[in-house]
Amino acid sequence: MIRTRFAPSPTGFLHIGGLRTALYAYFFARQNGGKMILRIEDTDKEREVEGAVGALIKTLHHMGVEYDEGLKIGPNHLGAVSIGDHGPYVQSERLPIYREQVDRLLVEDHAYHCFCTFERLAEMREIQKRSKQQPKYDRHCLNLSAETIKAKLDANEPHVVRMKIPEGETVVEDVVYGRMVFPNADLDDQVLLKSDGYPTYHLAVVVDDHLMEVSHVLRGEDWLSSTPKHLILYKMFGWTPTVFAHLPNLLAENKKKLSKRQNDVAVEDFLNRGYLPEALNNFVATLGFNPKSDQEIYSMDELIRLFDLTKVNRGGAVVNYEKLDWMNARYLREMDLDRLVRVLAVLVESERGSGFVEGKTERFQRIVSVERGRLTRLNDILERLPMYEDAGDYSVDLLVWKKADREDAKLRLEEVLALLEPLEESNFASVDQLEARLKTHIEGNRLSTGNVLWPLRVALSGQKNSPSPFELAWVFGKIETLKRLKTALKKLS
RNA sequence: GGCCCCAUCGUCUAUCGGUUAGGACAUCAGGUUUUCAUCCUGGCAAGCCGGGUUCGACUCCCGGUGGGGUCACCA
Repeated sequence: MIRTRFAPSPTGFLHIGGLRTALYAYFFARQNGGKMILRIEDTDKEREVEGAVGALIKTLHHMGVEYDEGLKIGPNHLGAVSIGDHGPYVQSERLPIYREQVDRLLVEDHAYHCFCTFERLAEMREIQKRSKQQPKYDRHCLNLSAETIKAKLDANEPHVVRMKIPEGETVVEDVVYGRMVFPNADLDDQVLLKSDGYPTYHLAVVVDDHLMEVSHVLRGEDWLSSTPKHLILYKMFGWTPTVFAHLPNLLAENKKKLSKRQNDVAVEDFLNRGYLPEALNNFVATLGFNPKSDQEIYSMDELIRLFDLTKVNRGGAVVNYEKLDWMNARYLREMDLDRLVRVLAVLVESERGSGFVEGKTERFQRIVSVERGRLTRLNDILERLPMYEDAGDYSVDLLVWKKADREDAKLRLEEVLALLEPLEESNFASVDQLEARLKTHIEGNRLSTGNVLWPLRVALSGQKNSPSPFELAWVFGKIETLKRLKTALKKLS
């Protein structure tokens, strides 16, 4: 049974690289009929962020990452519920489990108590650095006598538990990076249990992945160099290690890994700025992975089908935000109109109040249908809306086409007004019909399109750039179209 | 600095020894168009360097250079 997991620490937002890891774990589990687990790695009390877990599962849900076990959004979108029988899925709730496993290691002489103070450790590293040595624990507490240890423990002296790295070398077989050999001598006696009783990542990840029966670990390249420690722990415990697949980092333009301080990395921020989950997924999934084809647009289903861990590239990938924009615009243009209308209605109502949508659903739908082609992000709609409320106080000069003059603009608009005025409201029910009528008018009177359409479009929009006059008249309907035309004519006279 | 990883257009990538080195974003030039956007056509643009192996290397091996990751009681 294939079992993958996504194990973020709750820092308050989902990193875009984390999203990619989650996506890959999801694709891999799904295509193999396996299960995916969400585990919360909250063993660092100092970095605890209020409400972060709730936000995280909400974001994952929103992105369509459907895991099978772990914390999920509760009924009626309230709270969180734990699904699955390998829990608890939050590390801070598993403290007794880690304690128990560490005791085993202690008894079997694979780990030892360390009573060194932070000061001593800092000093030690300072000296090592100065003498060009590797900063590494000097095993000061490795050979304390049983009596000494008992006495210190009884006296409640602060202490940690360290793993006792054996001699030899450790071989890592990684699905994406291949075979790597690490000399154990380069490994530090890693702290497993902190003085506050919490495990470090290294202990927790091994214990949990084993107990949760995880078969494949997909995680960031950052972890590559600590994988030997994890393998050694598996060996100490007598457990079969998981398969490891490390993923290359996502890079900023300066080729360094994306940092939250200097780059746009929070999935929540992308969502807030109007990127579609499916566009973001498509973009992020194809950074560092390519199904060996020229295709650029992939649905989630295609990705599940085509994803292949062995085709993940090994080099870090620079995030190209311009391509994200292109992709998002394309998804916007091609997505189901009704769904787009619903999504935009929610956005507009929350940003501008209900006045723009409520009671005007038909009109709002028409606006969306004529504007969608020029949106890059959902939020772009907000800037385009005012024009539909009011043409604004545009300059008369704008009404005059570059190849015409003011007098001509006036004449052409008067003709159009005469053409439209006798029409029924029903004649405004289709863009094509309006276009056909106006084109017939232009051709029939041997006019030039620009002379007629430019002033007409500006009269309707008040803008230098906008959708075509046919589309605008369709959105406005007869009454408002005529009203805007008359306003323009007043300006011209 | 030690250890580890990586190396094709500016960016993401394809090409599992024989290709005019392909596609996408960006960019430039045309075209369509009342405007913007879209769309269409075309252009510019790449195998880090040096050795091998081979009839033949972007592709395999070694070295160099460059870049990155990691070296905490953080994940």
